[in-house]
Amino acid sequence: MHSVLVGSDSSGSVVLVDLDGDGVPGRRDRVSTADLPEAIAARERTVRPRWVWSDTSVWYPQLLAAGVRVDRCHDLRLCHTILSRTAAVRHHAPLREDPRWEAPPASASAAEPGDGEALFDYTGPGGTAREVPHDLDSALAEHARHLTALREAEADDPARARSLRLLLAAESAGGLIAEELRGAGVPWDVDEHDRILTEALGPRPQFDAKPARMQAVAEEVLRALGDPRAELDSPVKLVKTLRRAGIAVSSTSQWELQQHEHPAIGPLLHYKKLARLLTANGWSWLAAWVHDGRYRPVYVPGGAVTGRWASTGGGALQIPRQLRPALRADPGWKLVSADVAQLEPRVLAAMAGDRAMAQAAAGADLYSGIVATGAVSSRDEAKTAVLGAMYGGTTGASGVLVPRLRGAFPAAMGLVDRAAALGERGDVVSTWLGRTSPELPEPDAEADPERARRVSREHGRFTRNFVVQGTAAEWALAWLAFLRTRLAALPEDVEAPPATASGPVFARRAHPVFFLHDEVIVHAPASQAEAAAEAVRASAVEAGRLLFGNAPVDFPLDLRISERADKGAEKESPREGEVSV
DNA sequence: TCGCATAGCGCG
DNA sequence: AAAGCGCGCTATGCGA
Repeated sequence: MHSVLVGSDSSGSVVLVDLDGDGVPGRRDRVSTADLPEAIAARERTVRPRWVWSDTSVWYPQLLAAGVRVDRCHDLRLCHTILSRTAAVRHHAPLREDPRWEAPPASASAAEPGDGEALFDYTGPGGTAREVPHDLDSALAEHARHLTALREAEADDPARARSLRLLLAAESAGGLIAEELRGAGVPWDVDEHDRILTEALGPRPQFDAKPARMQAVAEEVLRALGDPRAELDSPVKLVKTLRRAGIAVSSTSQWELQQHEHPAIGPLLHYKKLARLLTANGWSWLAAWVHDGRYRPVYVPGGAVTGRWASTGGGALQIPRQLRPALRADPGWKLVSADVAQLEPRVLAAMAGDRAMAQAAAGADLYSGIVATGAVSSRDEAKTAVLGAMYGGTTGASGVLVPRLRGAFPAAMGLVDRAAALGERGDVVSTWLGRTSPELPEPDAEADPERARRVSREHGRFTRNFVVQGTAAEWALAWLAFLRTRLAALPEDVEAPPATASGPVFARRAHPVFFLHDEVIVHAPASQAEAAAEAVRASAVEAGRLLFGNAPVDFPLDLRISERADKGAEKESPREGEVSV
């Protein structure tokens, strides 16, 4: 595998270094920053190397803006995070010798005010690294450490090392995809968003006034409480107000409010919904995050310890279903939306090689399949039981239902129970491909045995979930990486009106625009929507094979091609307190 | 006036 | 006031 390492030099130029199969540096090419995109494009057209660089979120945006897509990379920052913790590597000390590689992604700090303009300035005030180093020598040294770690893993356990390499490749692909998603942006219909807001809240008010309809609901609450001065926006004051009105609450959460019968409760819950919509995704959100018809959140690949992505700025992980209709394809384009049905329990069945659970997962709905085994008597029970199994539920309905799952699916339950037991006694656990959980901070002295027990149980629930959530994240990453490759292989559409707002790389071709744990949305020229949908399906199959070989577990998709991604409309609304997986 | 913790709720 | 995991964001309240 041919690699080319990219790093800056002291004069502000960029150096490309060819690396041979063993990572030994060879020919060097020095180019100016301005010439970098063409230098990379040239090699991308010929040898298609794996690009080794400090941080994809620093190097890739300028390439995308110049119309250059790269096929693959090794992101030193992302891979460092994995390697410096994975149990597949015995000696972590060398990887920790340069602490600058522990710095957060540049894109995350760039979202903060007062950031430096200099592309390669990685030292913040006080000398603390706020970005990983981007210079050639640091990158060469770090890459050498990665190769050493991988060779060690290889010597210890070749199969495990192979998984680890897959993980590093997938994680790095995630880095590329995150920037591509940001570069293309989610096609966003501002007028539709405004319609939704206006219908719910009333017309956009001048200045900071409360929207009219929201104001009307607020007044309804005040009347029902018989308290014209009640403050609805402060939980602390609201609790006191409610108590004065004879509603005995200790918080203002929806869950607790719903337990009470009072004419103010209905309008108050309504008010809280409206207030949430206004503050989280109202007109100011629109002004801040949607420009030129594109919503561009900042994704943080590997931002959660489990390997799931996080986001910073823009709230990509929490776009309310209510606003999904605002997600709309450009004219002449379509959206291909797909999500995996019950990804996590399917992943668990595959990891554990649990034949009975795989059998239950054979249909489109795993929960119905579990009912069919006779372990539980309804789909709701199946869901509660499965969630309890993966999250560590011990009380209430889970407390009754989870043990029944233990009888029906001993292998799957054994896997999560073992993960929990390891976590409780302070050991680390690893995902299928080798991402390893962080150490338990400190098992506490005898100072507070009560607290020590609680902390260790909490950690057990965390590690129980870590192996499943983390492996599901790996599946999703593989899905996305295959999809990215398949879409790039589709011919450009020269007939459809170009999606110029998506940038030069994607204006004429299908590209992913949204990713959320187990869900992906592709923006495709109408003529290629079917081909894109097929790519989404095929990639899911490929991801399953890559991780689990021929394990008899499939990953069925809910997929649709449309102009608007308003799938929330036809799905049943989730029940209270329910988490769908 | 600022930074930080908390409450609450959106998403999976 | 969720039970039972993982996130981000806003407004509020409090202390410095």
